[in-house]
Amino acid sequence: MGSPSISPPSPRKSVRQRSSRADLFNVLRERIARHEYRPGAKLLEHDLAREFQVSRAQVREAFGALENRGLIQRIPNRGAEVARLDISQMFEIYDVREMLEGLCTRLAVQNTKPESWQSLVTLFGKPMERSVKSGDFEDYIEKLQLLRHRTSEAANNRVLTDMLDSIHDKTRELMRRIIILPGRAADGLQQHRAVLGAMRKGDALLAEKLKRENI
Amino acid sequence: MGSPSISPPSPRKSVRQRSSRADLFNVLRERIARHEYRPGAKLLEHDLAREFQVSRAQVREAFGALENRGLIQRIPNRGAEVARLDISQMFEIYDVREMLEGLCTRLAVQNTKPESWQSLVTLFGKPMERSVKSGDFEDYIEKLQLLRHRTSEAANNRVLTDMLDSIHDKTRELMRRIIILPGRAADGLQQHRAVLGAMRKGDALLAEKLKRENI
DNA sequence: GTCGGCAGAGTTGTTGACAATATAGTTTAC
DNA sequence: GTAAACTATATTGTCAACAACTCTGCCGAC
Repeated sequence: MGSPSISPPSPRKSVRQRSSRADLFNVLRERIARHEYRPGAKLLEHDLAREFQVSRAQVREAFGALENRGLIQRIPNRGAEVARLDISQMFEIYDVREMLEGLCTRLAVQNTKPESWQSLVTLFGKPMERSVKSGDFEDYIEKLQLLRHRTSEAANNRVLTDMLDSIHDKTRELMRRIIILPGRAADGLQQHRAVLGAMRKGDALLAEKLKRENI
Repeated sequence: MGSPSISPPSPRKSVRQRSSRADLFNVLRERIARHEYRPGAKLLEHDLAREFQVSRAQVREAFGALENRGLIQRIPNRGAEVARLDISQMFEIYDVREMLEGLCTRLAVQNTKPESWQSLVTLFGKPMERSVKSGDFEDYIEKLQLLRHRTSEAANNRVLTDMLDSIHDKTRELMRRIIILPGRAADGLQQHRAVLGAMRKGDALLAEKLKRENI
């Protein structure tokens, strides 16, 4: 297996001893989402159990949840590997995502007062433009996350939020790479501003439409 | 569901020892979806393990998958119970479902030749009207399933299909009860016909719009 | 009579050992 | 020299016993 180092530099104290079941799942989810584990990399139950100081059964349970989310693929008697992101599946995801993000935005607007989006409008103003122009993508991405989170919260729809989170895990790294492409972040910012403008005006349908076009 | 006897009358010989992991999950899923286990009912690991002649570990694994799908709720040290369907969550689901079913219909039309829907148009014609008028809801529901299945297949989007299946499990019994209400099936049939008409004409956007209104 | 606690039964959570299967490396037959 | 067969190792799958926890019913103190 050519994968350089599956286990991070210091496997020892990555998580004290208080790593509950849910934590294990979330750590693995995070590592997969940010491609700390590369697509196709094998995940060994024994190694992970030792790293997190838990029993194999618990690793197994986490694997079940990860498989359910489509983050890993398990083959009987052959183990688990990080799901390879297949291009055609990416297109599939984007069709769904377009719809759900649009819905999320519309619901968010319908559930809140327009004024509540002012802070985000401001945040996406001048300072953000500087970030984009100077190539500070970390800042840009971080603020995008905030927008996402706020919208999701305002939409107040658990089912929707779960689905979007699940999709987000699979596309995070891809999005990151797209944002870095020249001009892409600037375009994106314009679009997000347009969406936020509609939200600020309380125009739910317009916001939904613009959001869909954004994706 | 045409599937040959998901829950066999005799729990004893659930296929020698070869009642695989996935089977156990599917049987439980089916029982929960059709309210054979009522919402709020407790599921005991030991009992299920004995019924299916598997070890508790396997029941546990199935529980994990069911929990991920939102079909059961697990409280640490207190066991698992069938998820109670909370009214507000139902509304949440319907918002999402409206979008996804619409998308599914649109994709199905875009991916196929209009002629391929003729058989369903015919199926939803006269004979179906008789079923509805005579109160043969089983027949009506069965054909609705077929439409659903064919559409989902034609849409050719795995992610979308998984999400819709997951939603379907939670709403099946509710839908069934709504269909039985007087006049509801007849209205529904008209709407499904309208959608199918648009599909038959190859008008993807119209089909999507009508499908959304249907839900 | 009511509250608090205590014991017993029942259920879930966890663990480690063992079995079954796949992989890699080595030998052997031709 | 190549390919098939065999052995050794590593990994996953399964299980049953044990530990921890929750709930119920009972008893006694006030």
